[in-house]
Amino acid sequence: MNLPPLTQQFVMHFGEMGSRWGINRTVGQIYALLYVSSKPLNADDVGEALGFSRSNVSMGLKELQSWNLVKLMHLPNDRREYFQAPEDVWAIFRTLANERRKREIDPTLSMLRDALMETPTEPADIHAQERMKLMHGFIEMMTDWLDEMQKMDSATLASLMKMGTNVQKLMLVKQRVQQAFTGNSHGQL
Amino acid sequence: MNLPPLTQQFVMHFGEMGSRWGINRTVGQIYALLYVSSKPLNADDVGEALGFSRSNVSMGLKELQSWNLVKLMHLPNDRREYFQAPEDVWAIFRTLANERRKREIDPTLSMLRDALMETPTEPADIHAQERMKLMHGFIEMMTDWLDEMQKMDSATLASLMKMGTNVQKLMLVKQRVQQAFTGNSHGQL
DNA sequence: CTGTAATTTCAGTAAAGACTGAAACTTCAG
DNA sequence: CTGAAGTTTCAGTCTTTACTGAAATTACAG
Repeated sequence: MNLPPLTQQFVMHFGEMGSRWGINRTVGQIYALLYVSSKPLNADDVGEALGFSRSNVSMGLKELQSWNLVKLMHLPNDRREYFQAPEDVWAIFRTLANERRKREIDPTLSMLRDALMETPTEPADIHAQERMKLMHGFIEMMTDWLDEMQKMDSATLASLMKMGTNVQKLMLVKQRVQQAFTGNSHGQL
Repeated sequence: MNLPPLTQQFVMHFGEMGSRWGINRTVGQIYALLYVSSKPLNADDVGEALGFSRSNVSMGLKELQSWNLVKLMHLPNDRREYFQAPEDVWAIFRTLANERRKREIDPTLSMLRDALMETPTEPADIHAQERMKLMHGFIEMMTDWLDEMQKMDSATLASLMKMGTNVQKLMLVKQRVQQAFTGNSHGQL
């Protein structure tokens, strides 16, 4: 491997973090390399840059594609497949949120739904089902909210975030105003 | 293992999901068992219920403690350590968010900070640093926002979430009102 | 203190996951 | 079609992680 120092640092870091992020070293490094690269790379470029076997690169790219984290493209007069990582960090975040949800949350939500439809007999299971109900309600609220957030554009989300807890104050103001005018205290818009 | 059906289903699911969540099967099952249990359990209870060796349970509980996901307690006239999973799903979520951030994000943020302080020479690194700047800015905004959210209580967060995209509408209304009254269009509260 | 119950550590083993090179397959220019 | 370039699959090997049982350590009742 012979990468310029900053790039190398970044790539190595992603390799090390890979295991904590639920991907392997190879995949982490490949993604990092594509992310900082100024032009699309083919599998051989990647393999050479990182010192991985051709087949390992192939598997890594396949996994990145399954995560929708890279886009495949072709260059004129070149049969090889070139890969590129989208640069829009918001888009990346949305993709990651979607994929992680699909893999890490949806199966649990579905298991919980099933469990809540059963009628437990033993006392232990009756209590267990109560707890599952709490978990299910929470996860459902979070995922519904995420769905809503996905509908907003990046700029709106950014300004919402920058408001931080001011959103809370805004809500309070709104409620007070609404109450004063209509007597409705539920805060429905 | 001899657990009532619903509990068993839940525990098994957490075991299977464990690897996707960055914990191992044992840890996942132990947590699930503690979560649905109506009373605190000691290490032997857990080991027997799940068919794990005593030492495996010990390691699993240690890991759960390092995640702050279980609390340790003592029963009167019993020297053994008993474990319990907090029931407040919001608190669990906050804990998870904090721990994951500490493990999965903070190291990257710090690496990026370091990288941004360097002065790259090669063109590839100059471009790479630009990309890192984007990533760093995004992550910082997200973590700052998360910090703000942590300050709110669960009820407030829940009502904010239930508003969904209505928060956006609220912001627009506020801006219009503010503009009409003060001529200030920046939307600062 | 002493002895026993409870817990943790650790070395060895088992299981899972990552990686490679060779072979199989696919694609497309000629 | 044919064959060469490009890509994927796969069996075997290597590496890492999970798990166990025995030994060591800790905690505390008497």
